[in-house]
Amino acid sequence: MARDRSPLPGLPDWPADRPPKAFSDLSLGPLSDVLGYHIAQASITTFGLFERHVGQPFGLRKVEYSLLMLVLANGPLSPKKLAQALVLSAPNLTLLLDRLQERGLLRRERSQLDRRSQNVVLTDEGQRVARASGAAAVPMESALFDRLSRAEHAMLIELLRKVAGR
Amino acid sequence: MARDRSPLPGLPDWPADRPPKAFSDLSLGPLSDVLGYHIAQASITTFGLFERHVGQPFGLRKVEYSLLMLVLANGPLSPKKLAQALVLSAPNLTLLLDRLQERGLLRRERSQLDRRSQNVVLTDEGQRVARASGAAAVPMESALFDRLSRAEHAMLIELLRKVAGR
DNA sequence: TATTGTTATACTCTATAACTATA
DNA sequence: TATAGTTATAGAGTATAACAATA
Repeated sequence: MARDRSPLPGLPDWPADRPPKAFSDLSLGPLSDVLGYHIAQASITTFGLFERHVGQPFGLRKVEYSLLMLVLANGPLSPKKLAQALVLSAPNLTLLLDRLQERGLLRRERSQLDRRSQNVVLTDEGQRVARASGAAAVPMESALFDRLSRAEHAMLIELLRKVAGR
Repeated sequence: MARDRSPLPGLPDWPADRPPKAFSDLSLGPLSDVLGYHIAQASITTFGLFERHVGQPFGLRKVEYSLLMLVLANGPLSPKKLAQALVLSAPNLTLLLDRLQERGLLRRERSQLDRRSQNVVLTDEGQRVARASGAAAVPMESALFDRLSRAEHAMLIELLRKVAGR
């Protein structure tokens, strides 16, 4: 049978002159089992939520937000540790810190123990923005609860942590 | 108590002069419940797997791979539908198709029914690359099974589909 | 007039190499 | 000699506006 030409699961012998009508009818083929693809698709949703609840209201990008949250939750951190936690190269982190510093959200203090190193410290304004935008995470996640139960939300995060593995 | 100054869950009153030592010890604060953050972290893992199993072996980027899989699984598609399925702007899709066409993986045929429209068709070489790289998805996903059971992998994809909602 | 696709352009994001200052 | 951080720069990814061809 003609299907023998199709060594992969999910690959139909399509009739070349009768393509599906709607893009939502499209078959994913091998993609349907590729985690990375579904992560990319889901991130479109979460990015939209982020923009609406945090990005636009507070003028923050995703990494800027994550950085503020980390310093808020842990106290002063060196750029070195922030770069590791955010999986950012040192030069990119420098530019990121420059922007947030220019906005008056943080300052860099040289460490007294090792004068090569720095401590990234939130200013008062930085504290305010970090706490307010951090609080916005609650309604942001709630917006997902029409697609996902709370238990599914928690389960999803737990599974993603296993994938991230750190 | 001092904790009253901390209106958000997961926000300790950190001792300003005793930051955590290892970055893996860092508290995520509000981030711990933010799905988008965990998606971003997990995508670092899946992107690495993609690069190793598909990106480098076949010289394909993520969107290029997705595009090939869609045309492989559905047959000739118009740029319009591809742009919707891949959530890509029309100009960017044009450049993407240009690259793949230059490599001889696909060609563009004008539709006879509506001469504004086109059909993106895989060349023989494109079919070969698509089938081979599509087959590489199997070992790529298998590489996750030391972090995730097969059931968890399937569950994770199902939950992500709910989040993506399309 | 509306739609498909292209061109031109700019802005963000990310990656690398070379540099400084401290250790 | 090694490490923390910076500067400079280039590449990839993405967004918008203006345009051509067809409907």
